[in-house]
Amino acid sequence: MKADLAHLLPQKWPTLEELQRLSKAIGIFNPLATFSINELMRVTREMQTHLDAHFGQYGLSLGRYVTLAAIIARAGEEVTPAIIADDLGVSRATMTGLLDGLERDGLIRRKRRADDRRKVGVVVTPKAKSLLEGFLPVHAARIEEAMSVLSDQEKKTLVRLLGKLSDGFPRLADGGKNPVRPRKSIF
Amino acid sequence: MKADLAHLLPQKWPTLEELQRLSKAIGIFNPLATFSINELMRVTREMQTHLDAHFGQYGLSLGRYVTLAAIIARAGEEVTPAIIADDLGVSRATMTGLLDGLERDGLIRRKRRADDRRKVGVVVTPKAKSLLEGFLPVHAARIEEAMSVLSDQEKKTLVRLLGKLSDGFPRLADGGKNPVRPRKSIF
DNA sequence: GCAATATCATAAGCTGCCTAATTATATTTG
DNA sequence: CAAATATAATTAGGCAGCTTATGATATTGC
Repeated sequence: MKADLAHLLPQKWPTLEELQRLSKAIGIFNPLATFSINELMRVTREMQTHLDAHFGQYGLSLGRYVTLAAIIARAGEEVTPAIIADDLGVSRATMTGLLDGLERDGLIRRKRRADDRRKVGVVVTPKAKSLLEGFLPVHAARIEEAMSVLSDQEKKTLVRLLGKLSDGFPRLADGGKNPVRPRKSIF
Repeated sequence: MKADLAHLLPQKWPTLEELQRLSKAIGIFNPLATFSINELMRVTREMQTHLDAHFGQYGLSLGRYVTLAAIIARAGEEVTPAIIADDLGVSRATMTGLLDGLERDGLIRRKRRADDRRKVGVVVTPKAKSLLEGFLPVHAARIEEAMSVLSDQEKKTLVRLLGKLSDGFPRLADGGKNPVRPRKSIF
């Protein structure tokens, strides 16, 4: 870690070969580990962008979609903002904001609950249901299409490697003290 | 796609088995494909959270860090906001905002350029350089540690599968017309 | 050589994420 | 029973991304 930052930091996404050259020259990082994380981030962002394109056509976003989905998934129960926030792994404040937008667009309704007046009941409107009925089949098809470049065997390998990675987090440097709350299912 | 949305949409992150049951019952989506994308998103978000914890200790974020890194990587050149934005794959407006914050914190300086008065030259301050010199070795170590649950062979497999996925995007439904611009290298 | 066009940076305003503080209501407990 | 504590939702304020619009400056083309 001398004054050589300029040579250390690659522009744009470096290739594995570039990282290997860099590492050989300076030797403070693991090129394959670094490249793997880069790729993980890069490809996931591509996937997000791909899914967002379709969400956008329905006035949705990943956050809005999973909010609606979480409410519907608990059909029959009394659903509150706190429950949805916990299902999705976002803060309650974030959920308030998402519900504000969905209510404005007529996709959900809120009603103070009589049994406990601190709570708010949240329900989806028929408008939201018909919106999702149009959206979902295409969403499912796009997911399948995007993953179709991998064989089922390859998909399983991917899932297994990601699972190992995930299992490793709790025993890392900070001992899993910082909250890792990633819970936004795409379906 | 009948009225069965409630049974279709799982709460929280479904397991592969739950998705398979769901799919068998309704049959509009591919459970393994769906689960793979879920895992990709979930684990990537965990990784982000893990890296953010360390960024935060230095008053950094992924965006701020890669902005500084991109400027330093072009040491000797005349760096403008537009160049950094393109290196990082973010909009120019976003870069203006990031530079505003970095300038406020004394990590960069901006100066209108004489040769083309539309352009602004951006340089990092000594303060930023010493900040990075403290940050980088630990950053590198954390990356290596987070990936150490996978063998080198497994890392290579992961990279290969992610690459296949990425290569598949251009030929998808929208023909790659929607801009996919994921370019935020962690190193 | 000047009018049209392009480029650069920024501003304005949206989303979705966060934490901390606030308000209202329930619950617990001395 | 009243006071302290806990819980639910929201507000306020910040960050980092986006798109669209604007103003200043360069470049191009007639």
